[in-house]
Amino acid sequence: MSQEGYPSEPGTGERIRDTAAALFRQEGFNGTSMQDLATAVGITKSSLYYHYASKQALLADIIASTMNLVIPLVRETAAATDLPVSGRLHRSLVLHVEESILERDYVACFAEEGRYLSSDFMAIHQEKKDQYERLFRDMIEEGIDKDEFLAQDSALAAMAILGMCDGLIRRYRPTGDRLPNEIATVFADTALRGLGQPGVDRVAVTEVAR
Amino acid sequence: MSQEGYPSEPGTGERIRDTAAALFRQEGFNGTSMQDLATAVGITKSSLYYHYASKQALLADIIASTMNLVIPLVRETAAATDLPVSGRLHRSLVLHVEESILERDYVACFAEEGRYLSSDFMAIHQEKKDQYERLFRDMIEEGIDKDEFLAQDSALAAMAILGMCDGLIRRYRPTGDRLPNEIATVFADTALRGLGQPGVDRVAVTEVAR
DNA sequence: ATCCACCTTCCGACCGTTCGGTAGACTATG
DNA sequence: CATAGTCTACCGAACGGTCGGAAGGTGGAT
Repeated sequence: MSQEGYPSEPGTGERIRDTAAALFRQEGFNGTSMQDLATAVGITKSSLYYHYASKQALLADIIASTMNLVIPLVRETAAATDLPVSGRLHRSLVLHVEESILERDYVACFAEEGRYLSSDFMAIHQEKKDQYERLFRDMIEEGIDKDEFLAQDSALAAMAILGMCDGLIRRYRPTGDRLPNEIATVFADTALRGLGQPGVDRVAVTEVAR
Repeated sequence: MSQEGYPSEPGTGERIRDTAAALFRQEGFNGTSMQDLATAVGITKSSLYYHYASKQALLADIIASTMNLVIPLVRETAAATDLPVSGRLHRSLVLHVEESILERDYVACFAEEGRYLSSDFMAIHQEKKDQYERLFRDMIEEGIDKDEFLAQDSALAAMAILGMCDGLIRRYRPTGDRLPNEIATVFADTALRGLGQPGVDRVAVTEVAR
């Protein structure tokens, strides 16, 4: 995950982080040793500690950078008050899923490995995670209050929908025949149908970005 | 997870397995040491190796017993040809989610820690897992073929729905105010609405331009 | 009834290996 | 000479796993 659009080659710190995210996703945080990581990066284990104070700090950095990328994206979408809440939620979900596919190593670390953070890092992580998920939960709750959705329990609905997206990260294997945006749209459609929109049919589902 | 309805107290082997399932879910397979487990059970580490040949064998046993419990349950339901696919799928999902809650330590190990099995155990695991998930995928596919569902891509739909259930296992914390069966029903409802049932619960999604 | 052989279950001590992490020397660039 | 970045060498602790044997129970043979 490149932080900015530099054309130059990535620095060692960034290469470490990218490689670590990939390894942590594949082998798990506790299944990846610092030696494994060093070998994959092509340096010695000691050199890792010049760039990161500890294995925990490395995981924390991966997770924090994921959140810093994705929270503003959804926050902005969620605040688009000119759209009905179903539209905002749909668009947010497309963004969320798309980003989950494009940056799947990082998002997987956030979703799956965050629980291995030690307590001091955990506090920050938990706060950001709650903050992020509340963006979705609030939209769902608003939709329920305004009778845009059939669903009744916003906590359960949020659990179902966010869990669905989490599951994708774990199960997804890149295949050529589906663009990330297509998959994201299918998922967002499924989620919104799952919430149920009572009353008259609005418009039929349309495909985007063929 | 008791294997049979004996009224007698569980044997050491079973206590080890139950405790291991709980620890593996909470701390992860690679985050739980055999010493941790031995302490939690109240025996020494050496004694574990009388009951289980290796840590891998222990995980494999946990996972296999989960599958042996849950596959027949769903297989029977999926084969109830007197019901429409949507009914069979709904009932299967209720069973799946209910069991996921009641035996959440075991199901979590199956869903989350199975990937840490070494290659020899992995082969068996992967086969059973595919077998189980195919039960759901086949029902979804049948529903799509018979135009009972709006969804078009059975692979994506199965990924979404099974992922949703996986997510519950991870996020669920037992609270008194919802019975497992209630939660399971809400999830199954959400899943089936998500698939879209034309004529039954006609719902359309408003697609927003990006 | 006693003894003995056996089996089950558990334990303390220990094995080699790997773990995350550190200290300090070296090297290249400015 | 100073700094950044990497290296070799090493640390104590923890890891999964092994081994020989102790404790206790069971079932025959005497």
